[in-house]
Amino acid sequence: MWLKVDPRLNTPMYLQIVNGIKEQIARGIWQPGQRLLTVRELAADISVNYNTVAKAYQELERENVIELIQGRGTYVSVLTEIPNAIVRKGELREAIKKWFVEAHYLQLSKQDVFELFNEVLCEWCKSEEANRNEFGG
Amino acid sequence: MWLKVDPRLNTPMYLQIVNGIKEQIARGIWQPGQRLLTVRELAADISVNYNTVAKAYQELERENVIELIQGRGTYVSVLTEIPNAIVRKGELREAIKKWFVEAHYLQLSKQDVFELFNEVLCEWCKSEEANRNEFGG
Amino acid sequence: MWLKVDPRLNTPMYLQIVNGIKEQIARGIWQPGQRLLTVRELAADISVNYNTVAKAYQELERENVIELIQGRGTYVSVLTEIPNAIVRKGELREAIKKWFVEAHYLQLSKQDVFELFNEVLCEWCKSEEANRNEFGG
Amino acid sequence: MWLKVDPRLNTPMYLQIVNGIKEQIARGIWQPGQRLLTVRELAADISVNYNTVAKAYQELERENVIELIQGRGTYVSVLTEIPNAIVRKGELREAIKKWFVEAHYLQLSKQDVFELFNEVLCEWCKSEEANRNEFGG
DNA sequence: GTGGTCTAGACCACT
DNA sequence: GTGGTCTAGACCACG
Repeated sequence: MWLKVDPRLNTPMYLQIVNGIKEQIARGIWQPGQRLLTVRELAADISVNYNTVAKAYQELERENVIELIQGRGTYVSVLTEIPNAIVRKGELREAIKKWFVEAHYLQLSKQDVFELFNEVLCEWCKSEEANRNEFGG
Repeated sequence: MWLKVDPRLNTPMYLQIVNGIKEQIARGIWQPGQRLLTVRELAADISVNYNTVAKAYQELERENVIELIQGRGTYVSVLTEIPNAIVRKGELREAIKKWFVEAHYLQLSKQDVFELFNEVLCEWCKSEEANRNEFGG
Repeated sequence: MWLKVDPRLNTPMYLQIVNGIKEQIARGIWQPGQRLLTVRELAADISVNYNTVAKAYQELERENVIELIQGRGTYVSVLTEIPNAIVRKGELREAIKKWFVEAHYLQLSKQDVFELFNEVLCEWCKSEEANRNEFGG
Repeated sequence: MWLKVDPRLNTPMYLQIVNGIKEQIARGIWQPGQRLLTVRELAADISVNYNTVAKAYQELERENVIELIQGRGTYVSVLTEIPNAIVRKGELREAIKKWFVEAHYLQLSKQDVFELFNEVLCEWCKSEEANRNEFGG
């Protein structure tokens, strides 16, 4: 499982793991129902303390991203209901606003902003495509 | 000075102040060279300790957003050079990727994200316009 | 950890700590990657408040001299890139000019300044050597 | 009187004036016994408050650099005795040591350090020469 | 037990 | 009255 974590970053390691796994699932690298690495395996894989990975998995379960089943393992959830959808959409909005503030201080024009957005969008779509072909084909 | 800070949020209060002021300046509510509230005034205004505001102002100075002058007050900087431009542009890219991850869990399509992006962009442009008319007209 | 701070000096204590640690690292007393004293330990050691040391450490992190890691401790950075190299080299020049001014008022000749410079340089090289032998041998 | 002061710098304005005048005298731009600008003149010249210049002149008098004579004006002192010579020589030494620390973080070699020193030395000697010819010839 | 934040209140240097 | 520093002590999040 490819996943990079850096203890020196400001974001705590357990959140780096959370974000990393969420991103991989969102990209389609892990399909709903599929079995993930065990806590111990992942901990060994990325050279991180067992407790840190355990905390990350608990957080992922709290967000309904994965399901921890005693004695069986960890599985990617099947998306059904979306908890706190309105709150979270508001946060997304805030994040975008904050992003514009940063862009302003980098003296990016509206044009630049648009291009950056499109670039990342394209890159994302391609990786989704790739994973669809690999798993779904 | 309108500025809301919430001690219950995860982001520390001094950073909320930093972000709030950066946003106001980016929107043109405060013009370069203009004098901001004093540390004590702002602290009283938003019911926060003097030191917390001082820390926020020092962080803003570090980012070249404002200038703290002993015995005189605090002034909005004139934007000139942009330190760490490359690093920070990379962070902007990362931020966009995170939106897509979040959007996936909100079952928003790429289209939805794009519309949200445009919405915030429009709202931003309007507020910029408004401030330009007020100060520059 | 030998480090003297004097509250009576004009330079604030947190900066005395910053300078002291920078000097020790520059001399090779602390090697890259090595763990420093914790904030609380150093504070107790030099009889200074926790917050003062914390401020010093944060300033050192800002200058890429050390790395603060949540819940783990503080580590000496591995030197890589040098931010603001041009600006800071200019400051070095300014500093030398100030020596000559001061020397003039101490009625020291250019020759005297040069000798003083050499003296300090030699002393510096010796201490570097000593630390290299101790750690690298 | 050419003298640049910047309120945004960390060094207080009155000290910038002090240092500037000391440098000019050390370079020989002002000769011992010569009459300096009045406080009011200098204040007007460099667009600074009267009190700030007054404070600078008082500091200069305290250091025996100039002499304020009631109703007559301000004159460059004739260097005679050197107060605190030992202490100040120690401070100069400290300054040089601190300078090496900075140079280390800029990854300057001993060679670089030497060249920088020589460069500034040459530039200084030339300017001294120039002033000697102008005033002393 | 690590660093990070916040408060309350004091004192200092600068303009 | 401006910003800057320092203390003492508390609480939190992280590993």
